[in-house]
Amino acid sequence: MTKRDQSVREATVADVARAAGVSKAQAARALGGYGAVSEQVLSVVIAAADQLGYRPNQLAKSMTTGRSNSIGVVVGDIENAHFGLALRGISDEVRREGYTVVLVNTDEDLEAEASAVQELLQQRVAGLVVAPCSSNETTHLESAQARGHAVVLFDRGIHALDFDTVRVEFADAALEVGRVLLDAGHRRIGYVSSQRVGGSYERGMDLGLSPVADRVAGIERAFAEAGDRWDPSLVRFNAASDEALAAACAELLDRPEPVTAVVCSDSLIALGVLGQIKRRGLRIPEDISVVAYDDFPWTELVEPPLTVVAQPVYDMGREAARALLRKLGHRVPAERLPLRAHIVERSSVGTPRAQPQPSPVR
Amino acid sequence: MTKRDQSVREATVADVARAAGVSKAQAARALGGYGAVSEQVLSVVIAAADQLGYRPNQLAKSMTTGRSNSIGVVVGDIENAHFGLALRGISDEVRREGYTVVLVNTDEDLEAEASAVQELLQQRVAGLVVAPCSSNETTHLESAQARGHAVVLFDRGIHALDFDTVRVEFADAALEVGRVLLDAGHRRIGYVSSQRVGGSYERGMDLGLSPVADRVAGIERAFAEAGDRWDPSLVRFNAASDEALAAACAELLDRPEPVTAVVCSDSLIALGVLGQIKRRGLRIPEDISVVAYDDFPWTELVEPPLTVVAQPVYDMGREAARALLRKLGHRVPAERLPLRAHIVERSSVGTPRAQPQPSPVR
DNA sequence: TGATGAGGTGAGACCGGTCTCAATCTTGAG
DNA sequence: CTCAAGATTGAGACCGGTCTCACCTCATCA
Repeated sequence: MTKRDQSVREATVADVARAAGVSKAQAARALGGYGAVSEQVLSVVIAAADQLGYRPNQLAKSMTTGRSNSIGVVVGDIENAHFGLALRGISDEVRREGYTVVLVNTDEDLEAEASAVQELLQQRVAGLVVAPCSSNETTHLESAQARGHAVVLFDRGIHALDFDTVRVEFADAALEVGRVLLDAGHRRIGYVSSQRVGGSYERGMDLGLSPVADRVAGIERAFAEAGDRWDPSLVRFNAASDEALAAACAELLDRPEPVTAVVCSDSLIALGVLGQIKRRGLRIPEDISVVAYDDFPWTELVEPPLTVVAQPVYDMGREAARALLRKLGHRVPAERLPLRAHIVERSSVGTPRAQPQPSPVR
Repeated sequence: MTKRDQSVREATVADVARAAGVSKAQAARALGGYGAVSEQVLSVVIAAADQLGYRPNQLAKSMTTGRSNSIGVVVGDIENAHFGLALRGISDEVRREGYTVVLVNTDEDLEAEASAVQELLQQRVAGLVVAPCSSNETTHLESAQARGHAVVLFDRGIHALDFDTVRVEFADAALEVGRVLLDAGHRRIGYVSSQRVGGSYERGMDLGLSPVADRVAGIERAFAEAGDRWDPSLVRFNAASDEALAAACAELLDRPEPVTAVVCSDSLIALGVLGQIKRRGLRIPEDISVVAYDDFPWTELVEPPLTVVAQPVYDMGREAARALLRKLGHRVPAERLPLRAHIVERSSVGTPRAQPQPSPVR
């Protein structure tokens, strides 16, 4: 109905040229600001253009030049503030060079991701920024890159070689999390993540190039430093839904020897875990200690304020965008933003309440 | 550098046609699934196509048909979970009809909004979903619509006539907020919003067609019901930055007769106000009551759990998308999602501490 | 048996830009 | 004053699809 059809047809270069009494080529040059154009022609064309309300057709432009002015961004969950913030970083950076962002949400679903990539390439975006949902099944990304498309990964890496990947450095912070907890006297430390993993966690298991892998490894390292080992059965994955998360919490909190501390892999998990803890009437940090990844404002406002690992999410987005722009041949400031996570100690970690100590440490 | 150029040129219909030994027109028909094509030709073309790894060029398609498969979404702040959620709703709904989303963030800046609209139209998006940042300065939107483009507004309305607008119904909930507070005995009620308004608030001031207007009106109505009037100096706008928000809180909390309750216009404001309250060592609800708009998970986890106004943000997004799809001539389920806000009473509203009551009520 | 029409096909115009190429027009140097 | 370099210009091809139109082949019907 509300189709413009012929009715309100947009003015084209040809229209402008006709109105200005010059050739299409000259009008295009004047409008596009390329080639040689006399003052004369320039002014008369400009006049005709805004007389007709001419707006360049970006589609046509992209088609002829082969250069597109949009980039594709693929994330698992925009609703998650983590990605919201990263997206903001990407968008801000990329706009500066005149690109717009085509966004696709995949619900962390591999197939959706693959078809998103496909779709974006069909739209001939200039490049792709992707937070891959799997480290292993990545043929869609590899083939995209193989076909010569500019691809940058962020937040998570994949095993395939040769991918530009922008990630936050978690090794130090994760080790620190382990140390803080261990120093406070915790030994039964739970870890909850929404990452999809087949089967249950085992030491040395391949978790892909995800931040989760680094975070788990950090705690394991802290245990090793302390001459101890972390019970792998306390690492719970696949807590993507409310039910799964509740189940994971149940397994950690309702066992004969419940965990004395929980590390939450992201803010969504933290929200869920906090809810579960509250439901059980447990107090933080007297009954249970909590550490969460991602330092969003609300983490400071809960009672008690949460000890968290802050990460430069916005900067990660910007840096990913810059990496893509570089691939696209743009001159982008060389200095890279440092992407290091750091722990922010607040009040959600305490000493575990005295309880029949299990085996370790004498 | 990583330019595909000629090197890995994408296969085109012409290439496929050549490989299949048929005319370009036939190949196009087979590939595009239109017109009459024999089984014979169909199979040989399909074979040639995936032999060559043919991917249709969406750009070219859009150009020739004049139909685009992307829609533009313009919001003030993606980082804000409110818009993140709405965007999710829009995206989910629109995908179903095969559209992708081109997102532009405006930082609630009018000029940015205008140029975003411009840019998106140049990209020839099929339609626009916009959360306008001003109710008055809307020539960019009006002219877009006048030129025959499909435009749907959401979250906020504008004064210009004839715009499809999808908004949550706040009248009842806002009145209820006023009543709850008034019933609890509050008279000095502060309201904090990030909305940009010139000058300070006065009764009957035009706040545009924003949800904020409804929310303020609701409280005013509750006051009227109680035979009282709301002191307009307690309504603070323009709290967009941390500093501005701090200043607004200072004006409300540090006056001789500080407010006994604060209504926060959105979750970002709530975060800030809670921080300010905490900084002053005030207790909720003993020293001050708080009501916040937007029921995000964290509002239930702070101490005490916040009384909030829940609103169907995701559904609002979906409904906005549907409205646009309808304009675009798609058949979309007729039943509209109900978009009504409702109050969720938790524990952040209490009776104001006894203090020299001001003038009202006996 | 010839007219009718549906199904299948290819040639080529078209969408709205960019860009190459050759023609024309200015210059300034010699 | 002559000539070549450089500026300005227009014609038309091109990008990769869609779509119209004319034409061809059969099967069907009278």
